[in-house]
Amino acid sequence: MAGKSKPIKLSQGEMEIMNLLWQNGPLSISKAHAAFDRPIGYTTIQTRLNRLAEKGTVKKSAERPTRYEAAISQDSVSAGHLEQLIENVAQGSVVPLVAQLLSDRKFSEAEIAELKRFIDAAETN
Amino acid sequence: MAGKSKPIKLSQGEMEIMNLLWQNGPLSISKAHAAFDRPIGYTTIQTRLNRLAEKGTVKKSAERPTRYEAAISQDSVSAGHLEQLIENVAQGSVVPLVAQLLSDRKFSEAEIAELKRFIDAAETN
DNA sequence: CCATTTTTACGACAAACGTCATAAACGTCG
DNA sequence: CGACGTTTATGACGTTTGTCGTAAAAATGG
Repeated sequence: MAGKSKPIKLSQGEMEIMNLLWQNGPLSISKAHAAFDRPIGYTTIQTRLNRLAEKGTVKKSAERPTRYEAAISQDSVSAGHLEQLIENVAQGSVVPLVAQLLSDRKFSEAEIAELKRFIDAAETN
Repeated sequence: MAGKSKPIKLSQGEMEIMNLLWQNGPLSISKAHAAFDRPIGYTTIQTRLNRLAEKGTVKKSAERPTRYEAAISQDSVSAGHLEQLIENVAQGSVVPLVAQLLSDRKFSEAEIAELKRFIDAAETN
């Protein structure tokens, strides 16, 4: 055991729902629906939530107004997507990826300092 | 002009093809097909290539054995995916994202040096 | 020019997603 | 209890993707 299981792959739309749950905790369909800015059908959210439940990424409570809760950690998904990205856009090397992230973006001094700390930490490895 | 148009969104399978083209330059279907390690139908590659052509991400040459060539830059796609990722998994902040990338990974001294250079460059912004 | 590859054009399928409509099942309140 | 609003269960439909099979068309080698 202790396997890493298969990398979880979620579409952008699915991420939209998962992010809602990660940020707000368990939600009923109506709450989740209300959280949307743009117009979108109530049953659309219902379907999305239920499909995610079938996939096992969200868990449905037994209570009456069913509460949908994220069943996987945001970190695990982030890691999977990151891996994907590294493979796809950086051919496996993270350095160019970091370069891209850092370029054309502004950072505060605090962030720069933080970034430097990360590198020092990586260096110690 | 000089607009950034809409963010290009490619699936993993599509990226597989695009990466081939970015790395090898224009390819005929057979060449592209031959580049695959795993078993996959010849016409599967044909279809994938043609669909990408319909989307405009690859361009078909007029010559006989048609040559398929990437019509969009790898950078533009990387940027789009990166943006997507930043939005989805990092809620907009790149610093934690970089942290994640740097953690649990080993780097050579050369890479560390490179990373530091990037930070210095970002600092100058 | 004909037989044998190669290349292409099409058309099919299934699974995954995103969207929603209907209508039945529940809950709540007066 | 009964009407009314909420929550669920189903079923549908269209698009995108991934995979191929067939067969026509074009290039090649005798």
